[in-house]
Amino acid sequence: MPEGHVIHRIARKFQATFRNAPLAVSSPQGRFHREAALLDGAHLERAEAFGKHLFLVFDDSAIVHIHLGLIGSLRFAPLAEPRGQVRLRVSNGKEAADLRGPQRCRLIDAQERERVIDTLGPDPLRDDDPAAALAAAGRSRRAIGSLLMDQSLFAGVGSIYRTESLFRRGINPRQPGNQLSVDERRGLWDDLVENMRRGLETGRIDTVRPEHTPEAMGREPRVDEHGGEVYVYRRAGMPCLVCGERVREGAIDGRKAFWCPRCQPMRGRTPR
DNA sequence: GTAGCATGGTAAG
DNA sequence: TTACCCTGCTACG
Repeated sequence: MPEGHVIHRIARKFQATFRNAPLAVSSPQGRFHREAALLDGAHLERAEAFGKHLFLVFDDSAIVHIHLGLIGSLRFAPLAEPRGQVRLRVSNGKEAADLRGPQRCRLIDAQERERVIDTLGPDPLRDDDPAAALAAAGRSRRAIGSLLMDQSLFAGVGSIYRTESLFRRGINPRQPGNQLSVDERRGLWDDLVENMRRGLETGRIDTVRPEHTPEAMGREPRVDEHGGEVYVYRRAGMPCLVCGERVREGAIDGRKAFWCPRCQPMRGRTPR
């Protein structure tokens, strides 16, 4: 259940644990058996994340392309009998990485890797230039909450970071992209970079500024189920941490969106 | 114990 | 728009 920062952390962990050592590669569940057999005993050249896509590069003609989707998981643990449906296991004999329930796990070559990357917009965790994507968002009549989740525009952004950056910048998720100023669009990008970089280092999604933390506001400390402290994500009906207004919930592209109507009012302003 | 939902994306309808 | 992937957690009984 990952946003981009989790995939980047997994890539780091793969490199730190498995790089340049002969690896046992298998598919206990069987659905990746043929491909795993080809890779068994190979060395991992590198692991890399682009948005929510993970590439395990053994060589130019042997790259494992993984996308966890909503329910997939990839966990590291001391080597032991696999439990449940493990699609892919990579092990150095002591530690194992187990992949379960991925949306995608396939063997590809360098050309296909390029094709996948070409479908993705700039990744806030990769020092990419966001200019073209921000300009495209500024021409679109689609809701900004929808644009931020479009991986061809902003790779790696998920529902929580989308929701929280919009709150922090005071922008309503339903505001059309072409009604946002250059500064507002740039500000959203900068905020995604700030939040996601923090998530990459800590492994948690924390978006609440120091002045709004429970401690600063004289409330009980709280840790959400996703492991951090946020302003509005999954807080529908609860008071806004800044103004006390009731947090609202609605659907954008079939996904839940959350916002504070006072801190993020809809408004009619012309671009530029 | 078990129903329901979720940090996502694809493909069928 | 809906079904699915088929994990992992929480809420509920």
